[in-house]
Amino acid sequence: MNKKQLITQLSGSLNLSKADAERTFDTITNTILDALKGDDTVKIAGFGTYKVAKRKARVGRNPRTGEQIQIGASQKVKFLPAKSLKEMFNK
Amino acid sequence: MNKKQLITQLSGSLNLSKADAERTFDTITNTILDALKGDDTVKIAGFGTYKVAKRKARVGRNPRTGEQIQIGASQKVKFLPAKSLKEMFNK
DNA sequence: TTAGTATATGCAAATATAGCATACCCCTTT
DNA sequence: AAAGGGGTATGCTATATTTGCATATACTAA
Repeated sequence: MNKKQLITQLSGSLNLSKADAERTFDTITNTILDALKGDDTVKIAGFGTYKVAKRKARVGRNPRTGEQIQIGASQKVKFLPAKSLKEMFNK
Repeated sequence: MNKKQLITQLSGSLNLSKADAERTFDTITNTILDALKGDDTVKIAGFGTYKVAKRKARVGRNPRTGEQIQIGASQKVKFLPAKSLKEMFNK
């Protein structure tokens, strides 16, 4: 399912125009991203937790040449599914 | 930030009552979960991809006792942040 | 059309995971 | 509003799994 299909489905469920459904959806993702940018963890009960994980610098490798490369520290967004999700998918 | 705070903020941004904001939000998460339950991958451009990862059975270990344990196959929801997110958090 | 994402490659190092107790935070229910 | 119950973080060891580097291609989406 891609974003367009998701928006179409939400448009029906929420009784909104597709444009409004998309605006609504974007507002939500942006709100979450803004919180994360402020280094805040976003916990959503029954769904999961979004957090910014700091990754240490390390040694990588160019798969083409095999040559070693130093990789700097970085950050990435992590999503930890809630317990209820885990159960939902393991029945 | 927890769900209540998120809903409060969305209520303002979307000009909805808190009840409606929550209903809207829940509809979205449920739509995503339903797709995932149907073994569908949910791709959201500019945000990320949710997918169900199948994990094979394997031998684990009880960290308390050190004892070996057989672990059954399981599934978990994974979120892969989009490229733009990665850039957003590494400037 | 252009933008975005998946794939594929080798390999070192980071991270996840398993069970479980404790502490704590959240959340729902009186 | 207060409280009880549920969810989550932490810490423990050893192994399994993932990550992410460069880059081009294939494919899908906006």
